[in-house]
Amino acid sequence: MRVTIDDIARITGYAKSTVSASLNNKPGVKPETRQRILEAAAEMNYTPNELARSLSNRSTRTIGMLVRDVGHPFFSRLCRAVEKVADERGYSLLLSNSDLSEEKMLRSIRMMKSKIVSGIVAVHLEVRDAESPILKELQGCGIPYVLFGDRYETIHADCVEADDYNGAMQAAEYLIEQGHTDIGFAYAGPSSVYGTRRLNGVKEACRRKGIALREEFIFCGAGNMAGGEKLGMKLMNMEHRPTALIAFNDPVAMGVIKSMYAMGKRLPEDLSVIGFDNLEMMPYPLTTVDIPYDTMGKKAAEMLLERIRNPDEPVQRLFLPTKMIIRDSVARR
Amino acid sequence: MRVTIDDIARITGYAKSTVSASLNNKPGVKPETRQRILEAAAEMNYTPNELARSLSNRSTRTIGMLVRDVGHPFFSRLCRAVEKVADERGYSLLLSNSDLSEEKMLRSIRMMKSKIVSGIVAVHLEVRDAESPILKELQGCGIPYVLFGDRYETIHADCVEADDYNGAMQAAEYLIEQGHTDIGFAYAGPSSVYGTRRLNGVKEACRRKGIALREEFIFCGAGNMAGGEKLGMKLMNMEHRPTALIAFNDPVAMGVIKSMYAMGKRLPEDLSVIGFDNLEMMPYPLTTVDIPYDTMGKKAAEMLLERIRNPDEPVQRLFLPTKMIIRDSVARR
DNA sequence: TTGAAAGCGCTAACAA
DNA sequence: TTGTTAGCGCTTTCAA
Repeated sequence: MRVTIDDIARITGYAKSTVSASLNNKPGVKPETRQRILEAAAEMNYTPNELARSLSNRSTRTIGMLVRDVGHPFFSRLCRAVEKVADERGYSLLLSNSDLSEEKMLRSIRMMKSKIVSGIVAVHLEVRDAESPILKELQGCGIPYVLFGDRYETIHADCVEADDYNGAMQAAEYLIEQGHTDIGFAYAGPSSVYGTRRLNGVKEACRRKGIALREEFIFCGAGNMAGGEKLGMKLMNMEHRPTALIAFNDPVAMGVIKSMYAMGKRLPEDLSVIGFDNLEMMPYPLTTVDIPYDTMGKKAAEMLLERIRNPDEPVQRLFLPTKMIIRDSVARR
Repeated sequence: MRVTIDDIARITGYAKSTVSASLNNKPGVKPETRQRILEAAAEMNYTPNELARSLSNRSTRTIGMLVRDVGHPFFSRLCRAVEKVADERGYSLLLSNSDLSEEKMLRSIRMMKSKIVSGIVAVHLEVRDAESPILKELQGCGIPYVLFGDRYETIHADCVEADDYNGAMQAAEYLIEQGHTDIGFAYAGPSSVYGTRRLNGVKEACRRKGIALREEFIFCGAGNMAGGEKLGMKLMNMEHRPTALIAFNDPVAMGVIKSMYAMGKRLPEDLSVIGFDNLEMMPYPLTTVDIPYDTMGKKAAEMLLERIRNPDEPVQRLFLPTKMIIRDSVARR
């Protein structure tokens, strides 16, 4: 059986409230008493039962994190960032993977509610409006939460997001400045919220610069590296292909480039490529749009802890700028 | 205020023990009663307080996972695998990042003990013997645990591990079969437990095949991609360099290859490279030693749940074989 | 089949 | 400064 404060009370002869007060460094305990109690606790190798504490305190100091796939580099980076802040502030992290399943997300939210997490960071829910059942569930919990990457005017909630739209616009502008006029864009398809946003940025840049973005240069089906690989092969075999491609993200870019190398083509001579993310583990000098994931994760966690501390503060929306990282995957024409 | 079973009891007129029994599908409740109670619960949007349940049941159905860096692809893959099994069995995952800090690890273990996790998966503790303070702490908790990747004869504990030694041996043998006699090995250095094990495998293969593994071809300081990049530059500038390199892991291989490409060299003509891991997101057709992380994570989780269910079973040690994945990064000589 | 009451380990209000 | 007592929300005897 574990040691409890009752045991300590019994051994030292004090009341358990006194033991509790001593252990928690509350004022109003005679120093010697505290001293004696602390010693006894240490000697008995006492570890507080946080379950009991939490039940009484109505706070678990645990934050829940809802993620689509920890296996992906951006999500895992995010986890790391959130865990770090949480740990520094005495919170721990309950992690749940949704695997893109709506059912699992709902289940996770209920689980977190049951486990009385102090707050939830929900990453890339990709909800489209305030009517989403997932969002409803989240809001119905009465638990503070922060949305990561789901900023919609119709949703009144704390959130942190990157400025995908402008990031994509800058990428396209950069390409145009480098002399490209046949620009392509690769993404999963119209169902991808972020992909669509980035595509719109590219379109806007073309519009402003008076360049046509050809329909047939907008490629669907490329949301990850495998998709990028397929696209790369297709591109290399096209008779008229764009001179530059903006990939939805770095893995897509990586896939495209992998195929290029496999087919004996050269980057950027045969095709200029721009990515999105700025992943650490990138084997080519890829020009890319940096999404400040680490900062975003940190901010999201801080925002959540702030919200937990003060539920009545006005809603905060953090909109972080992206940054063009120019390396060597774009040719000048 | 949240609704509790007391509320349901009050509303329906039953005793709270009856409500509890109904909610938990325990026998001995009249079907109609249960029906009525369940309806009331649903109507009132009741969510059980797992904290209270856990306190009473002495089980949180939460498993703690101790990891060095979720940001790294292998660890995040592991997390995903463990979370999946946990979720399927009704457990949730409490994740902690050690950042290689011993102090943080100790703190995390205590936190997990405090939060009464049902079990712990400890990944790559890299403890060297049974005297490690971290291991002591872990064992002192009285919480079931499984070590991931820390199999030592002196440590009597459940563990799952990959056969690094034989994996490395096979890699080296393959190289030798392909006609290579000047083989190099790159790792972080003697302080790396896994690196040392792999190096030993390479040495053994050379011994068996009667080939000399030259001291100056054993490269230290390469434990990640950045290290690999530096090494790649160094290698390309060496007058006499090995014809093939076994990298500690895929990121190191990736770094080496990145430098090769950057310097206009070709893979595998200028240097054959073998990695370790078989990462999904690999931009070259890298010949590598597959470490079955997904399976290992799954097995570790299952083993832990088994241990939780039955604490008195004999200790289990799972030793999973690696597998050579032959692609195109090794030249025939 | 249902209800009353004790207990899980802790905190906190109040009394002494 | 310390002790008593009543919760926190649930499960689990045991009695009715």
